[in-house]
Amino acid sequence: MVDDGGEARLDAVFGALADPTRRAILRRLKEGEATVAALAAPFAMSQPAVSRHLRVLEEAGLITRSRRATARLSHLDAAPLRAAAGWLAEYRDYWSESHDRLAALLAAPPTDRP
Amino acid sequence: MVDDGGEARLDAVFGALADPTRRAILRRLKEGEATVAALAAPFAMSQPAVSRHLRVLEEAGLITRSRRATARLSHLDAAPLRAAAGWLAEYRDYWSESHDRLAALLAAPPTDRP
DNA sequence: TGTTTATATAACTAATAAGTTTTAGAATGT
DNA sequence: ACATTCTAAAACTTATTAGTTATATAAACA
Repeated sequence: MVDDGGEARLDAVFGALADPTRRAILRRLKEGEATVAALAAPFAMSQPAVSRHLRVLEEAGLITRSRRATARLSHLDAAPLRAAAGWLAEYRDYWSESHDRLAALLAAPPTDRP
Repeated sequence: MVDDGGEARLDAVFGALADPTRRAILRRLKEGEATVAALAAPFAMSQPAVSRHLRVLEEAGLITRSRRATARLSHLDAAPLRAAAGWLAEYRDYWSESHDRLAALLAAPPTDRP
């Protein structure tokens, strides 16, 4: 298998985050583990639909799962978000200030020292 | 129009970032503005395909466009990435250390002070 | 004015995604 | 063992996405 530097994982992570339902599920999981039923409750959506969202999150590595009685618990695993944040951080210079000004500065011809 | 707190924008931004071609285009644009042809060159993909990727990036607010002669230049606009990074930052506590340990600590019954 | 250059748009195809309802399965409790 | 509970899987529909080739358009140039 070729090492793509984690690019493939970023596809899955950013893809997972592109859906508001999944982002809401992750937000909920910050409060702690939850059953599928509990996670589905806030949404006007069938249980199988939520199950599929959970599978997407699991495939992106954003949740892990365990059992309690007949229920299945989802747990937040934020590690992949760190990689995503790392990718974004490489653009920090371009948003942290007027980038136009910065670019102009860098592109400017060298000035005479007074 | 209802204010969703920028959630709709996040859909578009994370969705745009989910594609490796588009991430590569953004990376290229850190070096400065570029024509469609220049952006398309590295990819084994037709020019219209790249044009569509650029439209997705534009709709997500990640690039702006201008003209030079018959060519159209794309410019990076990283501002939406700031919002995405802001969303991710709310999960920093959950990745910055073994969250399991942290959670266990918080959930632990108070211990006697020695 | 007509040609060239660079890019966008149109029309199409194939694959993927997100939802539905129905059904199957796995662990618990009686 | 059997019914219950909770969740996953199957089968299907519809919409979106990513790509293709062919064509149209806008600005520059001869």
